[in-house]
Amino acid sequence: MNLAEQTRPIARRTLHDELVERLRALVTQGALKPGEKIPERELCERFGVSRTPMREALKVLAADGLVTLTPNRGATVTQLTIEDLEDVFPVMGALEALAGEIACRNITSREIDRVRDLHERMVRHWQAGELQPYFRCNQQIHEAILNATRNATLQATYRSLSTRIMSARYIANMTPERWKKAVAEHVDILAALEARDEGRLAAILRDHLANKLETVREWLTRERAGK
Amino acid sequence: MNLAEQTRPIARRTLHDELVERLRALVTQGALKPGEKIPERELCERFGVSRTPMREALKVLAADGLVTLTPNRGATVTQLTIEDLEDVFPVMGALEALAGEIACRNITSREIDRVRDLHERMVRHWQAGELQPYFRCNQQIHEAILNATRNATLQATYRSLSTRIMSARYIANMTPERWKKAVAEHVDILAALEARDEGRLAAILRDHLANKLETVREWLTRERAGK
DNA sequence: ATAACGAATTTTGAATACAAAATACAAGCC
DNA sequence: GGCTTGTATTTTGTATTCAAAATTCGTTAT
Repeated sequence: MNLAEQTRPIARRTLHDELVERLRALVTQGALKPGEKIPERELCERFGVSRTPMREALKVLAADGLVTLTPNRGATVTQLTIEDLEDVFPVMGALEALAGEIACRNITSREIDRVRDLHERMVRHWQAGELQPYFRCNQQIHEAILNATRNATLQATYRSLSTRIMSARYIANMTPERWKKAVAEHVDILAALEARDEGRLAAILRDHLANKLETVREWLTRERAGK
Repeated sequence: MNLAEQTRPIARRTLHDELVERLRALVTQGALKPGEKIPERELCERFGVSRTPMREALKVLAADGLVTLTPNRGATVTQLTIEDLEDVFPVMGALEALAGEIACRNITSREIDRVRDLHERMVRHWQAGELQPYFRCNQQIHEAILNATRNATLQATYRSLSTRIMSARYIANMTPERWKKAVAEHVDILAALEARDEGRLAAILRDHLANKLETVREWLTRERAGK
């Protein structure tokens, strides 16, 4: 560690910033479920803070779309409709395509190694039928591509949308065929990345997202039909 | 107006929501300039509100990137660096390309008429060298395309980025050549839209944004050189 | 029994109060 | 004079308070 790093300002955090993070985690990890009312008073007690920073944090999450605030009626976890998802996925697709494009230009071979490693682990999890670990690897691959862009705006924009749809953890059940197809797409993703073929990677990623929307659509339809 | 519309709940607003809008206007209209400190106390007095809703509003704008909050040091209008802009424009390009693509599928002929009208007015303003009215028309055209997508997520995401770069009103001076080129691109945009040629419109819009970045880059370089 | 009304309670929005931190400023020192 | 050091003032972050709105729940009338 060099001097510049050792002497950079101590990262101080305010309560509301800390709360934004904690609340986001509560939502994405499913402790607070979509549509559920957020018990402001109770959360204040649990975190040991007053209502002021808690309310500031909720406002921020609402601006981010993760929470819905209704005047005089408090906060609920945003519940996305099928129509919302049909709006979100194309945007994520465009962003992920752009990410792939830029990543091809900027990614280091070391980072590609890491993606390859993640990819191989992911495939093994698929073969073993381990859904949860599969998703962790999957997520990490997309994160790695996103990070390789070195584009802060792209990263922030994508993560905001990604977090929003994560609160509703749809993808949790894919049909075996869809799962197989997703893995096949990932083989292409890795190949395009290794070849640094911008255009192809962009196209595959866009497609990949479109297919994900199909998975979600099927899931929601079945869900609605009564599980 | 039908019954459903007439009887929808009366839209009530909270102070902080109102403030978010007012502050955003102050920033985009240049009453508060990038890098400037935001005088919290003074604004509270001017709007006749207490600090609580004002601070909530500032938090929201910070989440949106329009304002920068430094712990224990208050709020400033976010000052974008050239590097920031180089991150923002490609993302906006991808989003605008997607917007064009979707718009081609959904836009009504009536809406196309409106775009054509705006386009013609814009061209006349160019011929007359009227920059300000030119930009108003320009902006309205892009808004019309965005609205034609009927995609709320795309609209919100694009507007957020658009607002952020608006606070710094770069584009204000283009060279005559760049201006001419921008108009030529708009001729193509209109043509592609009328032909409902998704692919072409997307490509042009992406290009259009890339050129805009060039304009900004030139401007900032000259600015920095000390003019 | 059920629906409608109204008072009591809880929750929410906003203002105020207070403590901690930053800034401004003045006195002393080289 | 310029630089440090300590103190006063202001600003910021959070807690508390207060008023308005919504919700709950018991009562009454049908």
